[in-house]
Amino acid sequence: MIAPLQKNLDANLRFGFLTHDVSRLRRIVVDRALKPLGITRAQWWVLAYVSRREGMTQTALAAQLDLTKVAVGGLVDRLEIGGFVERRPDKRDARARHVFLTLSGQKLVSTIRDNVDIVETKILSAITAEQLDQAASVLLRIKEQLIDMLGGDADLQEI
Amino acid sequence: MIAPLQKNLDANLRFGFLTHDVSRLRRIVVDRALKPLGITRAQWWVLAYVSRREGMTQTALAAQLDLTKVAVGGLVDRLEIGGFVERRPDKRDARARHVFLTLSGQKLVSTIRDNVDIVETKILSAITAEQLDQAASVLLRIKEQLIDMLGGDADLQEI
DNA sequence: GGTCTTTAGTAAACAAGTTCACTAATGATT
DNA sequence: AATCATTAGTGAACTTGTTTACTAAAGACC
Repeated sequence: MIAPLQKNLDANLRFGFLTHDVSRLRRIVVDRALKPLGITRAQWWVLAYVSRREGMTQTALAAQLDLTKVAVGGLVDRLEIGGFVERRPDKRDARARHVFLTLSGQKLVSTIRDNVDIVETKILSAITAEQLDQAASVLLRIKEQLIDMLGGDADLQEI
Repeated sequence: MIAPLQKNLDANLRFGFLTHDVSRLRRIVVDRALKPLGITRAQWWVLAYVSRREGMTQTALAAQLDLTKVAVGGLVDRLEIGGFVERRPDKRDARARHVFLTLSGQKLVSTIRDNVDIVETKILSAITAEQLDQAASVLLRIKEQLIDMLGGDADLQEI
């Protein structure tokens, strides 16, 4: 009888779909909240990190955001064109460029932050704190397992 | 004192990050398992659905995969170039085109399926069935809440 | 039969990400 | 000081996704 094993595999797959769905739907909901504010989620993510610590280099930003330098370069390009962010050269290292918010960037960040907080809270409104904690601990264990599975390769050990 | 409220918001945000991280890491792990097989995750997703029910139109595929017709068109283009899939015209409806696996596509699907199953199972190996069930039920409730939040707009009610 | 709307698919332009290859500046090492 | 490796950032080419606009076939309705 292979029934129990099969059932297990199904449960595993269903769980995979579920995390995928939740992540995807969260993305859609946040996107929708962001759209009227004239910014994309990826750009918002950059703004949020820059506002948390201004003057980071693009490489530092890439490490924080877990993106490649190239991707960050493009995002900062678009944010600079939009006037939300400004690149300033490093005085000691001619290669590096530090990213700062402009005034309009600062304003945008605070209005967006409020909206996003409201959405995040609403998403989890049907869940109690204990349930959240339990689910979080399971997800954390899965995350650790995933990191473990990636750990064999040198590049990704810092995730 | 705003401490408890603040704490709650933090937990919410942390949970958001966690689901995002797990989903992202799963993606990376699956990508890595797929890479040596010469196919991308998006293309694999299409193949999996086609193999489950051959002969779907691109529009039907788009609905199943929750993508736009345009995105599916591009994916099928590349899969067709790769020789894994084949478009056949509908005899009664000159607009529609049905998607079938080629022989090499069928072979690819079964070898990939084995690999992916192994990876999925390994990802959840550190979790007991009960823990998985509990976490799944929480995620499901979050998913329903998200669908609810999207439900206001007609287009997305079928998610 | 002749409009009128819907539907299937594609095209073009964009955002976001990747990898690979490059420039140019820095830093280390002899 | 000269070389050599590393680091910061960009450029080009690609995949994947979006939206908007289009073609052309089907279907509905008078």
